[in-house]
Amino acid sequence: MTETTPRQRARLETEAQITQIGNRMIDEGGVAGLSLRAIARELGVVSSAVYRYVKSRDELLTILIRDAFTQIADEVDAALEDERSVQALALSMLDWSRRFPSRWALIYGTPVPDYEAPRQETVVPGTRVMVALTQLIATAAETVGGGDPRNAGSHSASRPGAKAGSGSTDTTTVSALGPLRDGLKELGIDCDDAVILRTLSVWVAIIGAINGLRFGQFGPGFDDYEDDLVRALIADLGF
Amino acid sequence: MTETTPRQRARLETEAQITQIGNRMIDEGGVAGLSLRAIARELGVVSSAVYRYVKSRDELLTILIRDAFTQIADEVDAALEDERSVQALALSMLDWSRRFPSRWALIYGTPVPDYEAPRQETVVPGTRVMVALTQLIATAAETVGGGDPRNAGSHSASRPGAKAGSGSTDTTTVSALGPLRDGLKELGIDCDDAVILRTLSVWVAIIGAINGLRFGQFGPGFDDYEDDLVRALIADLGF
DNA sequence: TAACAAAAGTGAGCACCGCTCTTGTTTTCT
DNA sequence: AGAAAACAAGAGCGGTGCTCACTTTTGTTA
Repeated sequence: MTETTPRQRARLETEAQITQIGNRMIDEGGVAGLSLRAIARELGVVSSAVYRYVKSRDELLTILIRDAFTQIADEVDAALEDERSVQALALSMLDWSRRFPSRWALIYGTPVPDYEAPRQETVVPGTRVMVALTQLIATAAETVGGGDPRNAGSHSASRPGAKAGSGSTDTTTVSALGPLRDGLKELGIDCDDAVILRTLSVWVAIIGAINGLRFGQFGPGFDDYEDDLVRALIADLGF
Repeated sequence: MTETTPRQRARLETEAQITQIGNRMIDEGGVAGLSLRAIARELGVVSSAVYRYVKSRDELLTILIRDAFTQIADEVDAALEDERSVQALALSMLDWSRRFPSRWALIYGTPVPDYEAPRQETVVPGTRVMVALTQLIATAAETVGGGDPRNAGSHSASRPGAKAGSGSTDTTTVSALGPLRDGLKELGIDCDDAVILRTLSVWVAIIGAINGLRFGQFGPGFDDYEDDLVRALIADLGF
């Protein structure tokens, strides 16, 4: 059953070719280098023909974004099988970003103008890595903090510049983390607010660091120290 | 002396007009919305005439990037005059990003393809905020750590998932921070490696968090909690 | 004041882009 | 075999950055 006619086969093949060429174009020229006309040219077909397979450039972009999310998540998962640690997660992300800088920019850089990825299509692959990090930090909190994961992995003990009466840590935290907590719950994950906050801290630091490296915002000269830098960062964050 | 001829005056005025329109276009349509032809149209002039005032679209982009860096740095400086704290710095950055999301994307998002801002033109304004943060954290380390700023503001004491023999904290840290240390020295700032690392941690977290909020990477529902979220984050980082 | 040179503005044109629409061809299904 | 669906072609619309030869304006200088 479900016999694939040659027609369907050809169609799938062409679609695969298009996404493949699209991926290569992004790798070579960033998101700006993605041109349906150029793809048509490479396919040896007139430009309008491509629109039989893809509704618009944005639709192709959505596909490539989803693919990129899946790729990095697969790699991170593989890395975590060797060593379940925050450091391993961060380093595998860094490694992927180094090999596919344009794809990294595609998913963690500035969103494409006048276009937002349909959440229905991209949330699941797009959150896999963050979910993995959450679970990593949740288990880390358990094994350390014992019965009270509240302060496990947290180090708000010694904070130099904090004013005493600020009162922003415990009360308001709850509501601010609401959307994230809800999002995790939708994915079937239910964990403590302290874990969520801690995860968020580490997450934004990782993304920020890799973005800084990839986008050259720290200046030049880091080529040989990227891994060391991220390692030091993760360590400074307490992992 | 230095008399400004009407000719020069007109030229400067037109240049100012161009950057002003350019800024507005970016605000409205992101970096993709910046069109020299549209600027010419708005100026009531033929498209090629704009090239008398600006060499290329990229050059205009450089100007707008430098401006944006200066603007946010000015705002952060003003905020720090009221309250010298990491939180105030982060919140003023967040506020600026909220008012000028496209400009934020311009300077902290994906760099424009096939174009890198001439460092000579952008480093100084582009590093002002980070320098301010460095000094903030340096003084915080002094007032707390006393004679030894090494562990001040640092909390690598309790790190759950860290393996003992990792050895990545002290030895490799030095070389990995080299480029940053050099960059700071060029700007006349000389501080401890611990301070640099701590600054980097906080910096990437702030940038990562604001990027996440601005680019919608955390999902929807944060509109009313942005400040609280950043406050919680800064607190979690120990400030 | 008249002549001149520099600066500013013009308009056509090149090569690209995304996308649409009409026409013709080919394949598949009934 | 004929109808229907899928595919490809080609022209065309409006947009982009940028160049080049040319004219007009402007300020200075002889």
